[in-house]
Amino acid sequence: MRWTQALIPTLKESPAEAEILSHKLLLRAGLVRKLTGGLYIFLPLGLRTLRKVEQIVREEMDRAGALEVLMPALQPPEIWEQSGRYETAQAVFFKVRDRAKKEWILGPTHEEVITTLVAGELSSYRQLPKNFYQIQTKFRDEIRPRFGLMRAKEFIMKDAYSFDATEDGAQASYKKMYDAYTRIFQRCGLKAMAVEADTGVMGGKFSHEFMVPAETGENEVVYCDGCNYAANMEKATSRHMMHADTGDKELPIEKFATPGATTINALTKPPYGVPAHQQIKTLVYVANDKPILILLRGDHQLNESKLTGALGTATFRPSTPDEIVDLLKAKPGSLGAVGVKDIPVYADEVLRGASAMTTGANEDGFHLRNVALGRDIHPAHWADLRTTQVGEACATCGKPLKIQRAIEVGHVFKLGTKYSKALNALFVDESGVQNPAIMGCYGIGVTRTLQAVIEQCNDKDGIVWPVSVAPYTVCITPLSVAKDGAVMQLAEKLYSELTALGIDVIMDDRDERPGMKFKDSELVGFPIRIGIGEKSLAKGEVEIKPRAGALIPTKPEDAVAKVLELIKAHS
RNA sequence: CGGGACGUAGCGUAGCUUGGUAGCGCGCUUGCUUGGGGUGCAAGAGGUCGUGAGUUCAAAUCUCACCGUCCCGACCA
Repeated sequence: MRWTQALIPTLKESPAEAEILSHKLLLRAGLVRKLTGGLYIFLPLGLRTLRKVEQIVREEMDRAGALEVLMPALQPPEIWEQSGRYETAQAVFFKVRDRAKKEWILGPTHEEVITTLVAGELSSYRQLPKNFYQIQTKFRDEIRPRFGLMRAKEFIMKDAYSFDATEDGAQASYKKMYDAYTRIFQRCGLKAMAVEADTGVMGGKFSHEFMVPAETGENEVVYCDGCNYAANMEKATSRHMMHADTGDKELPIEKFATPGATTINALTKPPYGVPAHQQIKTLVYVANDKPILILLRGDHQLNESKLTGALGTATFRPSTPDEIVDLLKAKPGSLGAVGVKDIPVYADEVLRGASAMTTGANEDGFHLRNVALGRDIHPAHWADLRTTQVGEACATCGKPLKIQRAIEVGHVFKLGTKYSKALNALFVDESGVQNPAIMGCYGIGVTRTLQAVIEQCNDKDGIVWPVSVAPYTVCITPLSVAKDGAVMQLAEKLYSELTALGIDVIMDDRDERPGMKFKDSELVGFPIRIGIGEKSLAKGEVEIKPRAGALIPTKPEDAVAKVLELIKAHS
């Protein structure tokens, strides 16, 4: 490709709409342009990179034995009703109507479609296992699209679905995908980590997310350097340790006045001086239209994902102050569970056996001290409900946990039989009995992965593409473009030789000043630049410059070999 | 959905408080210049100031509504 024939609209300044670095670079390097919020146009250079990411994904899925298919983006609502997800997934649907006013759904995901296919096509254990995948556009009515391609209304996803006859088989299918994902992100030049994840609305048994550490990520990962423990914040746990100086268990409850002190923090200060970990935080929620109390240690935070698990429903919300006053006869800030009857109490595991605790008295301006769990409060349910904090002890090895923000680029789920049962994906086993297939599903955000690469691979001058996904591997930069000049003739020679070897080469044949060409090639981030100018040519050299390395003066006749060597070293 | 900020040429922005000729930089066009790190000079083109209504002799500027963009939040009493 010649630069003068391409469309590479680089920008000196970032558009104001871009907040995070990778988004700015996407725009500045001329890879994408925004059509409107959450919708992006891939320009030629951006599309080349996207195709390379897709190709890596495709090769690794094929290697893992998955079969590529292509399903329609438009889906009938009936199959969603059949799977039971029509209501719960409602919020993310984009819906369209045909001329007969019938409703259709622009697919946010494809479990229903693939399971319908399998229900019709597979009937014997002899045909299993099977794993189908596609690389296709998904539509989700996101609450808040943001950060360019990171969270968009329309995005490209690789989704795969495995069907197995046995638990062991399903486990093996899961493992294959896990390994394939590890290879995929590695090949894209990403440092990704697999973490235990919450299964959320997908249902299913367990799952791992593939996370790319980045401060701009929307997720938080809890991990341990001591062992291999790593989990999404939504799921992460820590050792259930009560604070050591929990106090005398025998002291009787004592009510004391705390005028104006309505926060945990206020009670830690004089004249009260109650450390936050000696306090019980009492939250009032409404779950399935019924009130519940949630107890946490004062210095802990509720984790709603865990609450979803403990309650078995995601239908809950914090109570309003009015509801709380009606229920407990006190305002938030003086709430407690002592003496409360008829309201289910959910307590965090950390509070088990705690004594000498301080909590609200359910009377404005008063608290209780010397409260003991098990004596004064009898929770109906114990569960891990708190948000893990940095420095807490790893549940596995006891070392202090660390927290890192990250971008979720992939997710593997072990689904079980939820969809195969609902949509009749049954098969006959060896003994002639019909069983639902055991499923797994596996997603990679392809467009998000692309942006994650930029987020991770850049420097002050622009993108630093890994060879594997760079839009062009080599940028030839002649510093003067006179057709009959020695510089351009050598540039043309190298261009045709490298192109003939199957290398993606772009030649910056613009009649621009050297500084501008250098800046542009660095902004776009081509892995290798070959600079050819009269000065270097006079010394019998061309200048090979790896994007991330030092300049290598090279004899023109050795240039092709040197480039091949560099590509090999970086692949 | 709630809160906040913003909307002026392709991009970045000034002007708005205190109403009165729409300005600058980048980019673009032309000419000269320069030619190894976003050259310099000169001349140009490019604007329904997001949309609509209102106030006013007069609105980019004040008021209201709508649309759009971006950020934060949608829990921690």
